[in-house]
Amino acid sequence: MTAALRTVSLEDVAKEAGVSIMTVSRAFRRPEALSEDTLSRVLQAADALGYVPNQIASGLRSRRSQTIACVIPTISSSVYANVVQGLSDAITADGYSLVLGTSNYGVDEERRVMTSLLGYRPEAVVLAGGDHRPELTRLVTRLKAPLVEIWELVPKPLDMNVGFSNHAAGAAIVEHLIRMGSRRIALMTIRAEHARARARRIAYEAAAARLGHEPIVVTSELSIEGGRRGMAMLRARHPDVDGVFCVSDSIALGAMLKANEIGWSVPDEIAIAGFGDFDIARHIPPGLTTVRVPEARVGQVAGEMIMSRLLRRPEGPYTVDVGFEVVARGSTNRNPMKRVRR
Amino acid sequence: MTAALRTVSLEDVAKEAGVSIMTVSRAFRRPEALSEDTLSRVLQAADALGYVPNQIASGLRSRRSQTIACVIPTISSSVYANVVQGLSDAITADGYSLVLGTSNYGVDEERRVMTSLLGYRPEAVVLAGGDHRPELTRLVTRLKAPLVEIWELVPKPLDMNVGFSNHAAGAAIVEHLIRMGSRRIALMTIRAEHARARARRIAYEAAAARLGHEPIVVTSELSIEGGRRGMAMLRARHPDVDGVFCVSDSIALGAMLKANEIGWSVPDEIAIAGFGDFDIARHIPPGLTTVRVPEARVGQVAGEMIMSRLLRRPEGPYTVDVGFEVVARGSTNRNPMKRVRR
DNA sequence: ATCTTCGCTGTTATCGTTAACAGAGACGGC
DNA sequence: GCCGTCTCTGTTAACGATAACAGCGAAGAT
Repeated sequence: MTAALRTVSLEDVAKEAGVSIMTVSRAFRRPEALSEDTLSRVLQAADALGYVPNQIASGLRSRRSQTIACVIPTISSSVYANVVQGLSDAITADGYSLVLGTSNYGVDEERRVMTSLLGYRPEAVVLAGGDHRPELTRLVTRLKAPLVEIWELVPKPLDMNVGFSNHAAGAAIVEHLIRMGSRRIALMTIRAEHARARARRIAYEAAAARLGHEPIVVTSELSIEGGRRGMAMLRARHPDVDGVFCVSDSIALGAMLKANEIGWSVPDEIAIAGFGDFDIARHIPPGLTTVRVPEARVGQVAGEMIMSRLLRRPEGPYTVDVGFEVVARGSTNRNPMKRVRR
Repeated sequence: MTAALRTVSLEDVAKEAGVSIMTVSRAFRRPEALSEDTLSRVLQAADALGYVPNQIASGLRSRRSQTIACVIPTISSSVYANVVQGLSDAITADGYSLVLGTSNYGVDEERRVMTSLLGYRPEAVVLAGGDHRPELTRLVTRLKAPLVEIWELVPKPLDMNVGFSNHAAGAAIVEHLIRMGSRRIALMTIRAEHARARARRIAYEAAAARLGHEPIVVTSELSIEGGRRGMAMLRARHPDVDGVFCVSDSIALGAMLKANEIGWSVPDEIAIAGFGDFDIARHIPPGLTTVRVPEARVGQVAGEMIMSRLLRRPEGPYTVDVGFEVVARGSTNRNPMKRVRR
């Protein structure tokens, strides 16, 4: 067991500078309250000793941990990685730090991890989505701290909410498929559907009903390989479809590659749409039509709303819809007159 | 300014259970030291009140923050996202949490951010790479806390080091190109070269010398679009090359797509190799030859080494080479006899 | 000349927890 | 019956910072 070593404290700096510890404390927190002479002497002493203010002691006494707790499903997904990046950038300027946990898409794990993070007495809490264990809901609402649910717009936010409507996005992309000429559209989704995928499915089902056909749903895994398999299944079971909405770009990419292999012509025989606008989507011929969500902006707005509540005006918007954009590319471009968007 | 509210403390639980606060503290930290009866009474009271141990107070008194500070260049890169995921997974089991910061590839920003994180008195520190500001080096070494430099193997680690050799990986992939028949090989790299890309370039230059030609270097941006541009430049300036090593899969993908567009046949006229083994690399026809690094494992091993030093046996290995793997696929498969690896 | 105000610095108590030690019974050995 | 040992619980004093207030000159007001 490594011995826990003492680091430089206010007292050490105070001795070095020949002042009281309170004066040193003020040198960092309210420098304008000190005389120029004292201030420079203190800062010089602090610098010489390599003093770094102890946030733990400060947090205990002042009840301000300068910390924000965030639990997301996973970091290994560019979606959440970008959200976290935006969040982190938005709060560091004000001296706040991010304490991060991952739930691996499980509500029990989310509760466990966030409960443990609450031990650090974060001044604000960020959770993904709107589906949480009631025990966790009780715990975080009782904190009376700013709380943001991110990524999807939820029906009844606990406090603040930043994201976009998966239902609207699903409806928009299926609408796009229809407008481009598809009349029999399938949905390719994932086995264990979470709230996000479910909302997209519901929008799809409504559209299928309007087209006058039963929903055609293929389930697979969330990967390129999953998309390939899904496409093979679709070809075998429903060769009559002329459009497919994949709930993720990974799946759509796999579907597109598989279609190419088996000679199912995209977009002439089958149009393909994805979700996420991954980097590759615009580059893979003939270009993948998809939905783009401003990921980093979700985190950034969440961070700004939190900091606004913590430091500035007490009130602001509680729900922000960051929107989405249907990016039309070649994979749905049935009309040879229209140019492919790059 | 939000009022900082009091949360449930040991004292509240102690009153509720009719014991001293020390007994409550022990119920969480050394439950075996209490009688069964007392323990259950305390736990029940804690549960009823929704008590979450205050890590800040605990950390202050015990000098153990249960926190590990980590600064990486960016989270918006699957590489670091995976490393962080592995690290996070490895430490949460022991009750530790990750405090995360990003440097955006700048050593000054790295120093600034890590210094701020040191305020939380982390029990261990994780930094990316081996290039740090001397002020930061002084600060973190003086902590006497476990310190891990991750991702690349560095010549003189400050303490522990987990990663792989970019030089060896670069040499291996160029060697593979040569073995597959390339005789005039170009390097496609990025403008602002960091230590990683530089090590790969040096390996490349040695190989070019062995082949008996001057280094042929094209610089571009780290993106698919950058790869496309790079490939166009290469075609214009060096149409005689028959192989290209791209320092990233993004670039290699762009290069491959561009080659396809301009009718430069891959792999027959030009072999292409990338770096990173992104998901798409195996799926894009004819399959992209690349280097696979066990990203999550880097984080996991770093986490295990730290926990080992903090909680268990005092000593273990100081440097771990997680290695890499050249994944041979169609983009370098000049020999029609050999099957493409999927 | 005295009072008030202001700018600057110091003193005291406290945040919630744990390290260290102290004490009260129970229990068994001799 | 005395003493040591063991099990369980409680008391006291920190950890390093800050909130709140106190003090003390100097300058300005009356």
